[in-house]
Amino acid sequence: MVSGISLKELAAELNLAPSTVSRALNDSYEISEQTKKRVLSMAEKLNYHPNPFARSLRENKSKTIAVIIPERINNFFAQVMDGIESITQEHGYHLLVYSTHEDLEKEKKIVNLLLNGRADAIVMSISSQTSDISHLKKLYDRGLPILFFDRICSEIPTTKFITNDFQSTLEATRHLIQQGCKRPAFLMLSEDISITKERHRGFLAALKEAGIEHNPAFSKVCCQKEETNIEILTELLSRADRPDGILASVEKLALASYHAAKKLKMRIPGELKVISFSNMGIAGLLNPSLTTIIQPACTIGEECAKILIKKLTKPNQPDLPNEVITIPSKLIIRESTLAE
Amino acid sequence: MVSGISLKELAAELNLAPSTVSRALNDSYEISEQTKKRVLSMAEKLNYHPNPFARSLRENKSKTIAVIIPERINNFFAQVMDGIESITQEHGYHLLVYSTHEDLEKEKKIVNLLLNGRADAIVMSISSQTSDISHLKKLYDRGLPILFFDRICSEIPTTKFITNDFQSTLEATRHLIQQGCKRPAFLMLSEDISITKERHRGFLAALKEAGIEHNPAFSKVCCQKEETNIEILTELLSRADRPDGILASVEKLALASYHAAKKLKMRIPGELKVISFSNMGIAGLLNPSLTTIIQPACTIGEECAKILIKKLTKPNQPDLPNEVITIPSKLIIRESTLAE
DNA sequence: TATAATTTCGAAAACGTTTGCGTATTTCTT
DNA sequence: AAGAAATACGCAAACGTTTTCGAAATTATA
Repeated sequence: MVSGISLKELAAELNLAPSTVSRALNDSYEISEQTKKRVLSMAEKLNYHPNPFARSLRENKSKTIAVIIPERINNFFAQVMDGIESITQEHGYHLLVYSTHEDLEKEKKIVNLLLNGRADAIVMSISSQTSDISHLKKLYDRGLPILFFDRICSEIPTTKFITNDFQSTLEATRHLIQQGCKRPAFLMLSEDISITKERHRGFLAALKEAGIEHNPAFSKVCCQKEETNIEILTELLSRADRPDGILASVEKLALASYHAAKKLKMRIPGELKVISFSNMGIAGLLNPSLTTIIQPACTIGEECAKILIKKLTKPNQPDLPNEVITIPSKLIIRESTLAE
Repeated sequence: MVSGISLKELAAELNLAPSTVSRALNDSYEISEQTKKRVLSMAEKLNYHPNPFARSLRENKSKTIAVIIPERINNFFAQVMDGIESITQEHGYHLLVYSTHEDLEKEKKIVNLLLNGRADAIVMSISSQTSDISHLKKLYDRGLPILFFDRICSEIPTTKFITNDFQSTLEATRHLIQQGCKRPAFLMLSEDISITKERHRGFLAALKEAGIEHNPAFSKVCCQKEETNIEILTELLSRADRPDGILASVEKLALASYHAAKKLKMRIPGELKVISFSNMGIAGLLNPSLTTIIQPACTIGEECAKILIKKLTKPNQPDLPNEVITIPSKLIIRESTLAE
């Protein structure tokens, strides 16, 4: 009922063998043009649609790619998804999408779900809580092509896409200092993941370069809960020696900073300058407009998909090379970092 | 290689028949506790994972639900997705996600892709360009459970989730008028789709109620391109008898209004009041903060998923009833509609 | 014209599950 | 103790494809 007519039934209708019909539908050279026409038109007439599971079972591939992201309500990841889909859709691939909500346990469950071959490949960005990577190792050992982006897992030897985190944070921090910041703070979701480390490194390098001694308490690890983050930041900004600038390594932390500043009636950029990694389209409409480091999200998605499609569709492709591909971010200066 | 050991091989390893192993793994009453243990532990040891396609083929169901949305970079749809996933994941269902990018042709292609049973059910919000619905009819006729939310398709007799669009728009428009608006405008993406009609109806009702004569030119159909929308709005706001209030039926149109106002150096809310349907978390941080009608996105997603799961997992379930379920939106008043 | 080559198609196995049915062994009746 | 019932498992078919191999029928070759 739900599943329509089968190839076998279609063949019976045509007085042909299933094998012949299959070949005709797949445009095999072994079938005469005449019967091809006949088969095609009958298939059309009877509304035949090949069963994807029978095909997957036989071919041992699913024409499906799984994408695992830490959260959906985030412009960066949404844009990456769009980029991936734009390429995969052209090649008839389907997208299985999972969100970990930055939760390691959820990530493990999802990854285990993919151990059975449901997807031909995986592209993912690990959660900020992912320190143990045994589940990813298991996936890799199974031979499934994995591709990481942004939040990459260095221990797995495969292709990874990132932006120039060190360099862009370096420049962003330089910009803060140039605009008059003496005591910038760095906000992150976790100390463990790769990009945070890189960004932090870039931040510290800029401070050192400028001869600013860094207060370790100004490298702040935040969490998922917005309210908690606002509390953390309110406290940080209430100190006597409070920071006068903030570099948020994640969009949501910039917003928490705005909220905290609002709560404390602290003027941005007058008393506090803020800059953030973010792909928000409306950064320019915030009060004040937010200086951002924009990541080439769509391009990252497209490039991931291209590599995967190549690997999956061309025969005898080698494993994904163990390399890190860097695509530069862009600093967009707006009001939140203006010198007075 | 990629796909691990099969049930048959597992059975051989245990000196049991495949049928016995299958039953043991599925905890059948026909199998002794002792052999169950034996099978389970061996399955664990050999890292056995059942092939989902073989199972789908045999059972004629895929444990997969397809979700079709008009765009990803939209907080409402992202939240709905999260709501859906939170329920389906518990029941072992996978999510196939597609974005139409508000494009009817793309929507048709995607829908046709789902005609073959790849998904057990579909939950979707149609594109703003969807006037012809033959593709949806085809899907429905195939017997596939479909569920619509927000952008619903009235012609298909199935369950639909919406918010109280008429009522909330009525109240929002009343609010605009109360705050002093004499000539409010209504912005939409399309005249064709259901919710736009409802919202427009609510808008007009409030005007009538207040004895305001409506200028048809103030019911403006916009498009997908942000730049074009800004131009349209700039033009609208430059008229001698320009609107003094805007009700945007879609988030992106509110932002375009902000941009246009900025361009014209028009003060919000002083010279122009703005209110919008939107689930942006940061509406409160805009300049000025944006009065919004928040839709219960997460709840909508959860309810959709619950109904679907019930239909798919319980035996002998009736077809999804042809009814429209309404979940109320909430008006959050912020600065953008403050009277002077 | 006889043979080889080509074209066109069919039979059957295989992918990895689940399940109806049959059967051997054990346990329960009286 | 002999038959009935319950327990525990195996055989084989089925789901809908694709593909290997083989075999007709047609055409080209010598």
